Amino acid sequence: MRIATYNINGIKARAEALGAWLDAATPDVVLLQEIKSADAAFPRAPFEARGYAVETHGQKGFNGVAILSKLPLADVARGLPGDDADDQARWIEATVSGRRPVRICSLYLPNGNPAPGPKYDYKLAWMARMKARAAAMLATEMPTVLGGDYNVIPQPEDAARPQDWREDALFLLDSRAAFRRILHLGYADAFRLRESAPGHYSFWDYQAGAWQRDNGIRIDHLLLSPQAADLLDGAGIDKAVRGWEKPSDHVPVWIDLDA
DNA sequence: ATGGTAGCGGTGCTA
Repeated sequence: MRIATYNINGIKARAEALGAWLDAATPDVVLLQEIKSADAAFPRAPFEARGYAVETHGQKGFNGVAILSKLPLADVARGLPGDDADDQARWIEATVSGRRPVRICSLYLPNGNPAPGPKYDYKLAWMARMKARAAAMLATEMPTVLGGDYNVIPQPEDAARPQDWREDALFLLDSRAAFRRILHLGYADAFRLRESAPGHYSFWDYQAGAWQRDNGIRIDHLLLSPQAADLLDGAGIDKAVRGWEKPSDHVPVWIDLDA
């Protein structure tokens, strides 16, 4: 089972490019972020025509997450528990039925800039809520994959120019510590199980020629429960997609699971 | 220190 996470930065602007990537990469499951669309406005037809089930948790204009799957989806749940007043669409879960069931989640973690400030407070509070939900999912002992745009640069090796990010919410120590607290529950960063070298990125800003200079950061992650890590057959980043016409500023990150 | 680009939606916000 191939599972990818991809911050698409607007599904209406990217539907054609996403279809081309699906045809080339043939993932079984795609975890999308920043669809920037309400559920009713999501262009489902090109994906359903390719055999994907489509489950969305959208919002008009901003945020929004979705799951595409060629395998059956069940027990879909929308929203991160822990704050009834939070109306931002950043979390969707489902169970995918491969040769064995896998619980999957598409998450769009808050950016948090400018920091300090209310947006950074929201980011850290959201990460504390995510830790609670991640712990509850671990307790089920089902193979679990938490994939998405984490808006966290875990280590200096995950940025081409780490000094430029020292004051940024993506790299502040409190953000990185909150990310590590989730790992310490028992999750593993799938990409780092397979690749220890620096210089692998998943995002290049549209501005200042970041792509041309390879000035990137690695912020899109697939976290695996122990039961999922035991099934890991491979992981990678589809960097070439950033060079396509009208690309997202993120590229797909993928894993292969023996499931 | 600033401004550089993109998507959504129809203005300014978010990133």
